[in-house]
Amino acid sequence: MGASKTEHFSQRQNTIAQLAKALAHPARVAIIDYLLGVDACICSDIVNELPLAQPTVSQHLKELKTAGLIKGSIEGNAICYCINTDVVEILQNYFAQITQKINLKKTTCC
Amino acid sequence: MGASKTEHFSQRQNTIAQLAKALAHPARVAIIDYLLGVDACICSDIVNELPLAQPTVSQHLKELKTAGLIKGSIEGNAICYCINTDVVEILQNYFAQITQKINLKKTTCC
DNA sequence: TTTATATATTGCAATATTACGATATGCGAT
DNA sequence: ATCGCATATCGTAATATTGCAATATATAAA
Repeated sequence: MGASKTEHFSQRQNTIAQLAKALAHPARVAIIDYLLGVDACICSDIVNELPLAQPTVSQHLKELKTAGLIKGSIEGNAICYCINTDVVEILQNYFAQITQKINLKKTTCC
Repeated sequence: MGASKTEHFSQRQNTIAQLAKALAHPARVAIIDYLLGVDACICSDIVNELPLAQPTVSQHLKELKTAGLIKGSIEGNAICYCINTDVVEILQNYFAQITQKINLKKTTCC
């Protein structure tokens, strides 16, 4: 196979999985790191920052953009990428909820 | 290729990516959901809960376990799986940090 | 217009993931 | 010991991901 049976799961579960997948590669985590660290939302020195060839970086950026984690806008002949706050919030809420449920439970098992 | 160049990234970045990858499939998100919802850390009715064959579920459980997100302990002839609080916390902190950095910045761009 | 720079796309090879049938393993009950 | 249940592992097919060279595109600068 190789294809996930997404149709059998809830939309929420698929959304979380898709966002998680977008962060499931260290290069993409590194891109997010970089965008958080840069003051002005300066564009793709990202290519220079990462130990990967330009087409590979471009591909990773595309995946982050498709997932909605980052936005990109054309700025002259360069492109300005930056984090999409709203979508990051979805993930933050997800983990906050998990933690809350864990704390509510406290039935130590395993 | 197909293999990530993990050696070029920081340990932290690789850790986050690995944990994210563990959640990068709706079935695994569903497993976490289930474990959070069940009171007693009851074992693998998980197979009955999911629309996947038993070997497939077993494989997903293994991935969650390898990533450290869940723990499993033998309980008679069944196995008791439950969430590993400590590791979930890593992800929660990660997103909390991101959100904090975003809020500190507030230089609206894009 | 030519040239340089920034980014995206294409095509392909290597590898990883997903899914499951068949089969093994391990334990409790009979 | 034998049976049945719960899990795991193996083997394999279908598909997805990763990475990059080559190439295309698009804008800015000369």
